[in-house]
Amino acid sequence: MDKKAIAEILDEMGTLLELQGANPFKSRAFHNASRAVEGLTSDIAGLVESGGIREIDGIGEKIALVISDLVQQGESKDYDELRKGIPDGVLEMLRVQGLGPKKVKVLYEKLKIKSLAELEAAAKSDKLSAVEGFGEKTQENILKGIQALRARGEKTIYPKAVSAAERVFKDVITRKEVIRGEIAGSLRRKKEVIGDIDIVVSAKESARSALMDAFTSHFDVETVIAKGDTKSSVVLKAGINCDMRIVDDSEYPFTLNYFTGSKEHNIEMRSRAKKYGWSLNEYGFSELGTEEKRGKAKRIVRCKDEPDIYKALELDYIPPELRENTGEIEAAEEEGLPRLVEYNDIRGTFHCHTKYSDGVNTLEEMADGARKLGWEYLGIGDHSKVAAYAGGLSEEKVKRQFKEIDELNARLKGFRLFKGTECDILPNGELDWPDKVLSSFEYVVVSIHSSFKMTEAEMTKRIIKALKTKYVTMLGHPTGRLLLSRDAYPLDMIQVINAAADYGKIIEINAHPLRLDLDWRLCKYAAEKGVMIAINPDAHNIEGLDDVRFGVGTARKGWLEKKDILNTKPLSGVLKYFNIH
DNA sequence: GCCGTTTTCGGCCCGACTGTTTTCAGTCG
Repeated sequence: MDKKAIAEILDEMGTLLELQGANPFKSRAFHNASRAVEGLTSDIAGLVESGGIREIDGIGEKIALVISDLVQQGESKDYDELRKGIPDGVLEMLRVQGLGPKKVKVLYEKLKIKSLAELEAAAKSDKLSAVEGFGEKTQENILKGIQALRARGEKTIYPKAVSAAERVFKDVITRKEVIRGEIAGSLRRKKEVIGDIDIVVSAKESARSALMDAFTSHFDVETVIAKGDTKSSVVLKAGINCDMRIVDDSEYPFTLNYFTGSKEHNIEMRSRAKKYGWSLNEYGFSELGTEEKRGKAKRIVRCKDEPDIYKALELDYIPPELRENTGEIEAAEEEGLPRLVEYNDIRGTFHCHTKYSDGVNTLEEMADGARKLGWEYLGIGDHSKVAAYAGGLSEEKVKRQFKEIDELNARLKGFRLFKGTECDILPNGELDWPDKVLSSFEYVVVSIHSSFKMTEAEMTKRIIKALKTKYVTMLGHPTGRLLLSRDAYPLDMIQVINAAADYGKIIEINAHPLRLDLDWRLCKYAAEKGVMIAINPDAHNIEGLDDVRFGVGTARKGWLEKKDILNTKPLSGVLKYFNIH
């Protein structure tokens, strides 16, 4: 059993414990262990073998046993015991907004409801409101929640959430009542997928209700879930939940920090505050024991902005992208945080398409687009001949493209186009171009566009075989369009990164909004292995070039520094890297 | 169930909003 499956089981065990009304700290221990396993970059079977699994933070004696059973036998008695008698549908009911473990437990035990469908039927026939603790309103909300669940699906990809958030935020922040404001939450942390949108603003107390009215009656709001003086919650027409908090300006840095998260980062920050004899909440630091009543709490340590909060806890400022409680607090303590890659560090990108294959713009238009962004170079990577569906080039067309690139390079001062290709990896792991053609390119991206149904082991083998090949420079979109089901494929990225390290190859992160392939933990692992990363937009038009910014968000979270990223090198550096003189 | 700069026992982050209640539990973030 692999680590992903194990992490899922541990998480489910935590949830099952909640449903049984177990000690909440016990269930949290399982959720924590699940996260710890998910973040592992070394082989979990090896860790079980060596006993190193016990060294992982959050994994103690009991959970280590569960993990080793899962690894070695593929099953765990403890898990089976917990699962006994709890149908899948009961777990599914927890996904309904407003239904938690306590209520689901009651529904299951008192009414024998064990699926979403049964829940819906019971609510429609007015069977719920009679149960103690339930009422008319709860019943209505459950029906709404089921509908919303169906309509919304689970999560939203970053670019879609950004545009939805910015539309609402723009209209809030420009109001005269607002002193400061920001989009917080996972959007500020630039997560690849977004749960919901959090907006935090500061304003005078007298202006709050007008602001809240403006927010909840915004054109983009579909329904209002909750509306209060300081906090409101709505569902946007885009199908995303959006919360807004209004606080005093003196509280703002704390509220922004709190609602930026992550939850795990916050818990760590609060524990740390306790060691100083302070309590930390979303309004400020207070002396422990005086925090019961807001307003009454004895405020200590004033902070004018977020960096002040970190300073108070003797930490370097931690950028939002790193706030996951996966080592950033320790690093901040030791002045060991990486200097993060910024959008402005990018000097060019690779793997861009033109009209020669399935791109929209000409070579010259793409070059102009890149120059307008202030870049020094652009790598062209049109498709190879087998990719007929995407206008794969013939050898003659490659020669014509080379000629045009030479002419443009002669004309464009201080800018260079690189002659590249996106060469298909065939199902057997061989490449679509013969060596003679491959050797004529300045760099070669290899990627998969066919036979997506292979197993993880087969796909991994196929890609590693291609990576071994002499003329290959970098691996293109490692897991396909991860967030579109159509042509995503499974891959053991740890093995792929190891292979890239062995053969000195580059791995690209696709900055295309639909292709945020490389999880930040994997980025970190790659950096530790010395594998160079390229942030590529896989652009098919001029506008697509700018999508590189999404990849920067991913790279920033990966402990990747400028030196680990090919695109941050100036032209001379890239020429040298590619052995071009 | 996990963990330890005061601890091997006794903590484990904290507050807003809702609905069902007559003072609070459940849920969410």
